[in-house]
Amino acid sequence: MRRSDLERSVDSASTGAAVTLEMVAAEAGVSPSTVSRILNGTAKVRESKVRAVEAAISKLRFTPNPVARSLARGRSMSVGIVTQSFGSPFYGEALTAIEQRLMRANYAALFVSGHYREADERRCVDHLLARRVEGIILLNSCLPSLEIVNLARGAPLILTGRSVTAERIHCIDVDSTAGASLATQYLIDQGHRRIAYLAGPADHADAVQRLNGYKTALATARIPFTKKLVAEGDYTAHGGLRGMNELLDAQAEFTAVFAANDETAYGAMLALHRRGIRVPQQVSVIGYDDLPASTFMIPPLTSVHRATAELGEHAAEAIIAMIEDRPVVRRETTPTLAVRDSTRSLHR
Amino acid sequence: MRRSDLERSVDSASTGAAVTLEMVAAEAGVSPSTVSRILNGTAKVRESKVRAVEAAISKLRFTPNPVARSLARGRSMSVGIVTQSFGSPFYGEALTAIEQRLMRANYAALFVSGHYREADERRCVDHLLARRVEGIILLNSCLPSLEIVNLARGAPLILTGRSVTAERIHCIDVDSTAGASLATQYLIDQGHRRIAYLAGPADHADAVQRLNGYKTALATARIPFTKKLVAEGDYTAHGGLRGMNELLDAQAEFTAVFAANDETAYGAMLALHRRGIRVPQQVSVIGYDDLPASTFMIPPLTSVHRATAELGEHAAEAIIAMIEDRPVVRRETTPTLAVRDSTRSLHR
DNA sequence: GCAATTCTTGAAAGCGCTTGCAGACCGTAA
DNA sequence: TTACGGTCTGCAAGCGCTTTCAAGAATTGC
Repeated sequence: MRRSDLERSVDSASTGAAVTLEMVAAEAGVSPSTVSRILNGTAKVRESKVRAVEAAISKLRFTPNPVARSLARGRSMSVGIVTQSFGSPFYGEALTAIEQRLMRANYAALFVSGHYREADERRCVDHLLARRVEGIILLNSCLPSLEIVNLARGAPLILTGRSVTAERIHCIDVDSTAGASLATQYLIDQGHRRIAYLAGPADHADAVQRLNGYKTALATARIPFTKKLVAEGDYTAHGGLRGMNELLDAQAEFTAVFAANDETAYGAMLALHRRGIRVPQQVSVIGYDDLPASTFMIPPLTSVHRATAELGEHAAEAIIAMIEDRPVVRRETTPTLAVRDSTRSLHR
Repeated sequence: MRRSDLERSVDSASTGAAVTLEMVAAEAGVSPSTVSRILNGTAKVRESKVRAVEAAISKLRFTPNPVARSLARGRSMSVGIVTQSFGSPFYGEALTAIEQRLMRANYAALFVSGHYREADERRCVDHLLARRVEGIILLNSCLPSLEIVNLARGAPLILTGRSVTAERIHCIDVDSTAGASLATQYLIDQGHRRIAYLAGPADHADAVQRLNGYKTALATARIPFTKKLVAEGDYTAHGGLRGMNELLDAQAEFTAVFAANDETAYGAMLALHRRGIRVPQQVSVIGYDDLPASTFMIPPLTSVHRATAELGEHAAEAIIAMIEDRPVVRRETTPTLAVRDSTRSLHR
């Protein structure tokens, strides 16, 4: 015996944590198997025993030990979620939804953050795998595709924001192309023709998609694409500030800017403000992601909205389905535009 | 045998996950105990065996199963963190720091969010306890003190943003009073005397502290406190907007506003903007928390900065110390002021 | 070279739960 | 009454690891 009985009883008295199924069985006068069966509903048990066991359970305040359970069942009942940043309000909503959904299905959620760094992300994933998660949700992973495919042999995977086709991998495509098109198209509809673009980092899958969406919309409207109107940011406000300054310093002429994400737009707006250029009077600004803060920017920012909570819930549902070997229901969400005060029409 | 050997070998071949310590022992020609001892450094083992075992481990790509380990050791090696919202950039930094620190000490972090709702938080805590976490970090909990004291019998607790004195509870006081004083004092130093205050929800412990800090600074400067200059918000931008509108509608006269947190300040600035009141020319605004976005507000927001990453790291360190029964090192962090463009001096 | 120590190491029990197996029990048909 | 099928329920093994205990190996001292 590793721990003395005295110790045991003391801490069961004080913490109520050390109650075991066996104790419940003894209290109820049945065998442990019976208790287990009642707990799991794995077999029919005589009504009188069920009642006795339930009484014992609530008397002893028993909660089954998930660790022992996991070991016995050979299932950890946990899934790993690799996010890029806890702070980002964008991920925040998704994380909340994921957590809720998983908890509801009795899975534990292990969140780790990769900080958009390949090495960090790799470490995170290894950590999760070592913890024996049964599935992993990768939110906008920046790992190479080949590695992701390999990973899928260790656990089923859900990917958002990129698409990798392989066994045990399910991608939830956020279709940034469509959203970027939508935003650009909106500006065009408002009469803008010289539309600048503040891009995301070129090595980001969805940054590329967004750039493509921008180009597509221009092409559709027969507006030539010029590199002069594009500056590369890094998805941060700081990058947006710098990008906008570059554009301005290069004397680029434009009546509207489409920023690859809201944070970039914040930086851009600040740069414009500093130069005394008024938004939206002189330049319209549109963002992407529709962060909560965007509603309260000055002026409130028009932005492409995506249903992140739904995305998170869907991701959670998908990983559960894969773990439990059920077909994954595909659910598409299309981005919409939250029109606010940072854009104006050139018509009339 | 629950799973067939075939199944076993198949998935060990494909996933490499089912390698057990016993297999390593067989491969290395030693007993499981020896492998365990090498893994844990719990006893001296002959050099030649160590090498054989290490070779076997890397050949088989063995990772000890944490579930089995937890069960055998009677320790879950996990700590629960109750945050209020994943999305909040304020918590974000702290969470990241907590995660890092815990991972470094080989603890798993279980994050759950309470959404500032007592019932949700209670559910979260129960969930964590059921998962047998060895300690819990409560970030700005809104649970009643009595309940928290009870909780501490289940697991050691770290609390931030409030103070409850009891066995197995350690509070990391963020001392909002001092920060609020600091901000108010700063405005006073800049020559402001009519300073409005946009409060946080009155039932929030730290909102009360902030209000007190505001009052203290006023008192020190012998400026009478007037209720007319105070509006209650709810720590959201929306609340700030509403609060500011109330103040404005009530014809309150002020040259500066201190908002209980940055989000409140965002809302307030928007309200001012909508009425054509310029910040900081006509009204100075100061916030609290120094969110990342504040740097890019228009104008960039002056705010009370608190070292949240450090706070998180400290919290993690403290809970580890408590779990491992070591004394908790108290570390104080004092808030500082990040002065930006939303405030101006009335002197000269 | 032999006894007395000190090191190493393996066998086995145990962590708390699940589950295959088989015996006990019950009702029913013959 | 006996036999038979079906229903409950307990026993015991096992999940993968840790750890106690005691035996065997190696070392030391004389």
